[in-house]
Amino acid sequence: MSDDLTEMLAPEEKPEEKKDVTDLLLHDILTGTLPAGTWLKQIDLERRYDCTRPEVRRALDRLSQRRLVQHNPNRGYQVYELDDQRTREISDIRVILETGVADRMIANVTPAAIAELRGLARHFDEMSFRGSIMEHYDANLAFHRALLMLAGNSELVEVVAEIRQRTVSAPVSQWRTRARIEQSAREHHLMVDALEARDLPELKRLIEIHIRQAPIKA
Amino acid sequence: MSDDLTEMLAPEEKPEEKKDVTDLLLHDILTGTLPAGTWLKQIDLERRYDCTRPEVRRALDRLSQRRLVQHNPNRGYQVYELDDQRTREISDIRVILETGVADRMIANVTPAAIAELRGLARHFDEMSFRGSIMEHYDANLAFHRALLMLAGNSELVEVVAEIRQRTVSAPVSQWRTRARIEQSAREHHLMVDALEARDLPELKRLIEIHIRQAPIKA
DNA sequence: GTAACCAGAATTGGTGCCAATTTACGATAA
DNA sequence: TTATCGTAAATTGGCACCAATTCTGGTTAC
Repeated sequence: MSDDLTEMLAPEEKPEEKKDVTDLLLHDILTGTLPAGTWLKQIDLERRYDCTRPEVRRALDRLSQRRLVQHNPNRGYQVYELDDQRTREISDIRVILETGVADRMIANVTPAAIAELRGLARHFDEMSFRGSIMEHYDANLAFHRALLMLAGNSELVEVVAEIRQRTVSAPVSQWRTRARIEQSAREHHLMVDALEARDLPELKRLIEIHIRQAPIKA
Repeated sequence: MSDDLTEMLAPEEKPEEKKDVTDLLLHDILTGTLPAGTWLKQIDLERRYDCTRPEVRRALDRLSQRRLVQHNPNRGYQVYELDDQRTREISDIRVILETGVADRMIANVTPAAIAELRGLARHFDEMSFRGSIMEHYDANLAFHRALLMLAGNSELVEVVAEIRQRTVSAPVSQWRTRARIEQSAREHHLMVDALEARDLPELKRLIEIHIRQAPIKA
């Protein structure tokens, strides 16, 4: 594995854009552009994202607080290497939270919400074929965010988004298999179906399957 | 409300101690020493905790990431003022999570764990009478941490600890009423009882009541 | 008397530099 | 030839200074 970050990906230069460095770095970690274990040298990040040293430091500190990168004092930062147990634990938390509010999602669902979710699910389908890995990832995020919003608890949406960011680095690589992507796309539509039919047990079952990335048994 | 932080509390000077500034500031916010809305001027914090400017800035940035302090660009940081809706939403999340793993807690419970929990519950009782507000707060934290540990999901323990920190500033002030404190202490013991009896519905009921700080109906 | 405006003070936030620690490399000795 | 030690390079992390923005108080105009 190469230690030099600059050669791994040259981000397209957009002079007018002024995004936060933390988000850029986060994205590159989540999409697997910076694989687990990579050393994040401050000098490299500075050049890579065309930003200053303090910005790099703040980004690294923030991501190490979220346990996405590991901080070795006086040695440096590296992308966190997550073990299977933590992955399973985080999935468990997500299952508990998201199935736990399934009843509220059904209670609050409206035809307009159904239409919006169908649109987002289709957008995910689209991105599966034609989009980049980032657009694909974002489309998935948008769908799940909209779905959770139905529970009427905006704090929950944030918490889940935060938790999800702790474990996607591994699954995102699994996404490279076309079969898994298409299965996810199907599951999205099935979840909307269950919502529309107000079928609580089925919705819960789908959510759990979807989070655990288990083979679907329809 | 005074704007000058230095006059609010003089922390005892311990020269040999070298704790993290973030923790110190966090503690002062959670215990209500720095009430909601207080402006956290960097120069004041620098003097208050006897640390450097970068340390203060890192602490403020970290706590603003956790949404414990609000960052107004070019204006400053202030202790977050949380509204009732957010408090309710956060409580909902905690109820879902902690009742969601109640079955696992019962499944994993051992006599040794029961003994440990009883000890921690008694320690909380003790601190209610003789401890400072901080010791009291820490005793409560220790009990709930040990309780959650039974679920066998260490990631969950961290997540709950994190989201708990988003809402305690208000309840901590409610703790000043002796009645509420004694009720909390009783609930701790009742939860251990339910655990020992392996009574799942009762345990769930107690957890929900305890989190929502509702009047107990035994 | 009140409102708008302008100057001075204070605070935030960014930039650059330097010390401390660690790593890598090469020389020396067994 | 190999292991060990020592020096040099590189990286991290802290510190001090300075620019930019905002707030405060007083003055002027209406």
